[in-house]
Amino acid sequence: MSQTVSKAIEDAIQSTSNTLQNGGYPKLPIDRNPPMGDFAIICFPASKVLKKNPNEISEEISKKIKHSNLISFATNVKGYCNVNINWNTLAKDVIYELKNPNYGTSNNEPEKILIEHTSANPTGPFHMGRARNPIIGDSIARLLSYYGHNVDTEYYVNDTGRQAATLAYGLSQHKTKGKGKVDHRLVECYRKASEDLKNDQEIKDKVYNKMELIESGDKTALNEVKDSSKKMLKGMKESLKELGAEAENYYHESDLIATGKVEKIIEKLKESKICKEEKGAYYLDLKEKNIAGRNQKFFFTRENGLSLYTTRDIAYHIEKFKNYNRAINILGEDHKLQSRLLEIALEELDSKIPEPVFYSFVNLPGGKMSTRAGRVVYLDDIMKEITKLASEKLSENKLDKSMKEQLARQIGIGALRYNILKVQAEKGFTFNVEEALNLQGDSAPFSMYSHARASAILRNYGNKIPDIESIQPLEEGEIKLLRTLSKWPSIIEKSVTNLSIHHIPNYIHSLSSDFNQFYRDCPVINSNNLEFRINLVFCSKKILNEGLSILGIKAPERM
RNA sequence: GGGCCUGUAGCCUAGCCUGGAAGGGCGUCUGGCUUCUAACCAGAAGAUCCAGGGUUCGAAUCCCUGCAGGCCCGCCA
Repeated sequence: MSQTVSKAIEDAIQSTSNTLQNGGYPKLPIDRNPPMGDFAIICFPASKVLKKNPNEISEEISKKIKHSNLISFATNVKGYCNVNINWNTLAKDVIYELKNPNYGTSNNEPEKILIEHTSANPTGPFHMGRARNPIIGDSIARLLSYYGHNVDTEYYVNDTGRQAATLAYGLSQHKTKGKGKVDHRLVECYRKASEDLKNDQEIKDKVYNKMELIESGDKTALNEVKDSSKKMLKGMKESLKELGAEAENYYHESDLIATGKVEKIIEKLKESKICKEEKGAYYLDLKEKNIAGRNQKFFFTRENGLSLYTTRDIAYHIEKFKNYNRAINILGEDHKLQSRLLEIALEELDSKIPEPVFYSFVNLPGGKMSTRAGRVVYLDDIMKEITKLASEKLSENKLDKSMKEQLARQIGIGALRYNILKVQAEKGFTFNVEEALNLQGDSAPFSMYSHARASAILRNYGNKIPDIESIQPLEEGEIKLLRTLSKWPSIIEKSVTNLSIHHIPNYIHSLSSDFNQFYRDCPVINSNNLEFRINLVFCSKKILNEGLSILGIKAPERM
């Protein structure tokens, strides 16, 4: 909440409760986020004591609360006394606060934070099931960085293990055809290799031998898997770039082995009190750790002494905390147990632990996305389709051609990101192409359009935004917009604290909606309240722009 | 067998942490562009908040018991 407004509300609450106390009323609960007005006095608990029904009490109270510098008016609605603070006396100070570039950001010491996101196995192009990860990860990174933290983003490349060895084998044995995007071409080699493995024991042995070489640190083998993964990754990176969600850094799992970091971790884990051994394989005994399920042994080496995926992940996190004081991981819900095991291991090593953000899988109307069943929707195809749709909508527009192309991409990609970000991450959703392609209502273009409208007003106005000298009595539409604008910092705060991004699209939508109502009811140019209104437009545009940019969506000047 | 997540109008969803008046959007119906951009706005219809119990003046929200769906419980990644 804006500090000016929050102080005004607390003062008003204090003032009314004094009034009520003097009038012999008991202390009543306050709702600071009421459906109408700025705060509400809940009259129900007084009913028994005063032997009156809540509605009567609220009616009395509403009449007792007089207009003042603090309070504008109070009304009774079904036992709730809704109090409206005096926005006229506040408006100038609120606008001043809103215009501050630091509005919505933190005063606290910035933290060094690493956000690991995407980290999809480099075995083929992104499908929509995975798309939630980069979009959420990238936006949380933008959010924390907006708030004032020092944020870096990283993609952990799983380029060792069975699938990496399979891919390397596939690339060495099978030719690619056509000129398509590289990941879409190479995935055929991977598919064929997987088939080979299934059908031919000799090939399977060969690949498994390669795997052992990789894990034991053989430089040639490590280079081979790293190279083939990089080839696949090249195509995948293009998709992320188009999405506007590419991580800044790529950390290769193979490097953890090559540099001997994994080995070191294995030695350290063996010193743990809960470490046990079975036929040469080492594990942490989880009996005392409250881990649900059948298996209470967390193996971190094989019988041959070599590392497992999780072992390398432990080493990776030890590396992370050398440079960062917080590590945030964006993970699919299937990694929940995995993530818990990682925490236990890190605690055994006296390390900090990462903060996971989980999201549910994206399904298709027909069921789960499956490469094998051929039920896949590729991210690339969706991006193309939604951009095309945006482009069609722009066809009657008067803007010049290159401008339109750029806009179509901004709108298309923005709409896609928004569609995914507006839903709480842990809620599973079925990806509905129709719904995602709908560019009306609660969608990115709605807010982008409000932003363009605000820009148009400022363009027409043409002058520098003035300081407010005088102000006319505010209309409902102005108050509503100002009230919403004043809530921005608390939305940011909530989002940052819970690492939940969906509050931002939610807020941006109501801000846009309030702006559109203001736009209808309150003409700016030629208004006798021009000074204030042009400031209000300026602030709306500013917050819309900042909100959209947290979501990774461009805010256009025209559309 | 066990654990975690989710369940809100025909469909999608916010609110759940911190109990107080069920918000949006899509779709449907009605109306609005000589007035700062109609990708907009106004209005209408549409909700046993999964079910049952408990706590409370008051429960979508907290507690218990179920039900349904998702995910997980490998010396795979």
